[in-house]
Amino acid sequence: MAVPYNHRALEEKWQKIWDEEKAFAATDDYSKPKYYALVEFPYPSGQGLHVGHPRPYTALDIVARKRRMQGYNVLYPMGWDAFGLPTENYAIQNKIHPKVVTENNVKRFKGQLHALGYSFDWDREVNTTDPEYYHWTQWIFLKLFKEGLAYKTEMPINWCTSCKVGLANEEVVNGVCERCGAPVVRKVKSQWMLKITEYADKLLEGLNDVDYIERVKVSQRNWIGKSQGAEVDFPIAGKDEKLTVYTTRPDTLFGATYMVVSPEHPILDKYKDEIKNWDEITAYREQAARKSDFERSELAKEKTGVEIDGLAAIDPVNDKEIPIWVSDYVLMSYGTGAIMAVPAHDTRDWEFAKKFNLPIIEVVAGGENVQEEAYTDVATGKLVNSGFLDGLEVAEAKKKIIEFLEEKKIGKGKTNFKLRDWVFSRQRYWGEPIPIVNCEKCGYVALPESELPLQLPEVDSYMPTDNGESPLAAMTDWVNTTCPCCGGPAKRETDTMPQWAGSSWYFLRYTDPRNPDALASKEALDYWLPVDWYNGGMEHTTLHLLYSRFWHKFLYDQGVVPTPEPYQKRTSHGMILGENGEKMSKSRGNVVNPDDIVMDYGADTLRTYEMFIGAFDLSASWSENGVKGCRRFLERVWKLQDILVDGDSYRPEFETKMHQLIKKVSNDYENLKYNTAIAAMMSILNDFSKDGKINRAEFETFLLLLNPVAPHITEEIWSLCGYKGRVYENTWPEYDEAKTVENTVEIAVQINGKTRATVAIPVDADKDSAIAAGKEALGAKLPANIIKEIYVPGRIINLVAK
RNA sequence: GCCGGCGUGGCGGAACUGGCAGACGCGCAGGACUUAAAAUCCUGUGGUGGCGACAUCGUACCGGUUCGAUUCCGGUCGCCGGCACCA
Repeated sequence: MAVPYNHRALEEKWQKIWDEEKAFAATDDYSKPKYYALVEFPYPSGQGLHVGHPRPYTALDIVARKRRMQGYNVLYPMGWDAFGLPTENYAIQNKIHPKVVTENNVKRFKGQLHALGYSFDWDREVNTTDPEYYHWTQWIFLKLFKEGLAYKTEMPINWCTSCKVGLANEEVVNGVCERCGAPVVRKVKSQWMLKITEYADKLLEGLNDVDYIERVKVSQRNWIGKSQGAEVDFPIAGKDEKLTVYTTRPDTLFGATYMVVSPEHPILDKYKDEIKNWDEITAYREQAARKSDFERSELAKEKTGVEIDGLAAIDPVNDKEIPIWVSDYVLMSYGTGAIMAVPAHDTRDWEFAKKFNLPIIEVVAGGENVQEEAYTDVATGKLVNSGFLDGLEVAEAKKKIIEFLEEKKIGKGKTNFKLRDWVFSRQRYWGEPIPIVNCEKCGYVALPESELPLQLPEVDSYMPTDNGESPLAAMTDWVNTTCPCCGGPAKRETDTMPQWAGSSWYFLRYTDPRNPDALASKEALDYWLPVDWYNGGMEHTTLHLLYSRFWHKFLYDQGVVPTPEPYQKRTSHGMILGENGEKMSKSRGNVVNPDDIVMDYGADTLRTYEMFIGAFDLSASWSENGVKGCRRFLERVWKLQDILVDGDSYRPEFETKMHQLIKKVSNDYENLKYNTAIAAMMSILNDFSKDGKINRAEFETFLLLLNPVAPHITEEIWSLCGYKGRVYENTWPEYDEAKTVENTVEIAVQINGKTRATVAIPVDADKDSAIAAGKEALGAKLPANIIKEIYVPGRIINLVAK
């Protein structure tokens, strides 16, 4: 009898051995084929590891371990995305330096990850808060600055009232702060911006060349929001002035019955003297400005607006005079901040027109009465009431009107994006200092590279300030410096970078993590890039994933990195919910601590369970009974030792099954189907148990296949049973395709599509013999009037009878 | 509203390219072992009818294509995720 399965002792034992043997270090032997597997590095929060973390980590650990056994030089690294607000807030509350808080949290996280037996190459650990690391974050920023892609501008930003910090558009969700949920208001501030919009097209087109799961591509495309249309100039009646609008439907120009400008539109101030109802307009503008984003979306149902009394526009295609309105349903930040309204074919314009009694003119035929309802299904259709466009199909009309506009020089075809530039400043302490000084004479000047890293100074208080200044601003002897350009007095930038900075390029640093002279050597980058498989959360699709693609594409254009895209393949895991199907949280009392599971059941059980829990990309509810089931499975694997018999090849009755198993497990591991891979191993385990025997050849293969999921127990059994070396040093089992097919198959015999019998026939039986066998199997059920006989080899026999 | 995804036993979930629906696990029921319980092992487990080999219904709902549909097509309902006054 085998000794009992003592998970605690053996897991610690093997973790120590792997460390000592440097079992999972990526080598610098660039002649071997490489495989770069990456999971998003965690933010080391004070709560410690969540049971959600092991799901993606285990999934790619499986891939990494398998690839190593297949002879690849595998890079599977881990690090810490350690700048950020929660650490800073904790530091403030507990009067501990954020650096110390970070050190403690990292230590705890690392211990927890280590206890799960991941095959990370810990020698390549990186930490974004390490000056040796953020040296290069700052270096990339300077490159962006020198190329004109980082600029400072006065603009209304999203200001979180609780965190007291500016946020990027991507960080505002439904008008509230993504992180804390507090309302976000507009605040005009001078901000560092990154011109991600310059890369909008490249970011969009790059998606065609990568293997990302579809929903990630769709989200990024939506976020970038490319649309094709035209800009059209509408002359202002009686003035030498025009109002330019952007429209995706220039073909509906004849249906424009009024125009709308956003409350912030400059034309209002320019003609304030001629606007007769200026007081009313001013009141409306103030009211709009006071609304937070949240309120604006709350109040979005009902349209509001004011007609400008004193200005009117001329529709350039038919010279009709139409009124101009002000309304906050038109955004200054998109297009030109002004629109032509075609109420017949746009729901928003229609609502507005109805409310304010404006005319509605149908220009695309096919709808019901446009006075009753907007007809918006106009991707196709024939133009009406549209002068020279009448009778044309929409697509033709579009082409023709753009030609017309360009010829008359009153408009032009134009592409627009929803993507906005990236607000890059944060008014906080715990982030990378922005390596820029502001000189009275020279303006914003980059620090010379020799002065990098620009280290975070020690401050007395990390408290955020209500006036929107960074805590660093109070550090006058740090702030006051000299200009690198003219030597005159200058002030350092006191805003810091957002958390997304360090994570935008960390995968590059892993390839050569201790390089003091560059973010990584050219050789290392050439060899390791791109990342072959990157898994991370859906919530990062329009944040981290988009930002890091942007930086990478920039670095590619600068000749720093060898590939236009950073990640070849991107997948996403589903969330792990509490036992009650709700999101885990302290307030719901449904939080499961991974440490407890490792202690009570073992790391191998936790790993197996999280892989078995369900489809990898869907959310799944935790189940303690499910954990027990996986533990039971491993116990039964352990007990296979008791029924082990000699044999250096598979027994005939197991040969087909073994080859099928290797094929299934190998494929499933590559296709995120860990649950069915494990199910297949459970299934064959049942067969071995029933048979009362497993031979050494079969057990060897079984252990190799199970190893990536449950590495500790398989190493232990391997060594107890006297197999050679370590599992991790062994070669991944191969299968013979020919041997995965059985000689005889049991197939269904159907009459009119309903199964009436089954019959075992040779897999390569010809039609006549198969049908004959099927008829025999039916016996007395054989119908009299067979009009058609169908035989699909290896699948089915179907007899069609009258 | 728009864009994605999904809907299968008591539960988590399987099902290749259209070919025996419910693999595997959980739970439950019965049995073995035990003084007893836990653990472990064995058997059963979609509904209905029948002692029974069997019949019949069944993959959200309605319809279609097909010898054959969980799978493909059209429509309806419901759920989840993302975006949202983007002209």
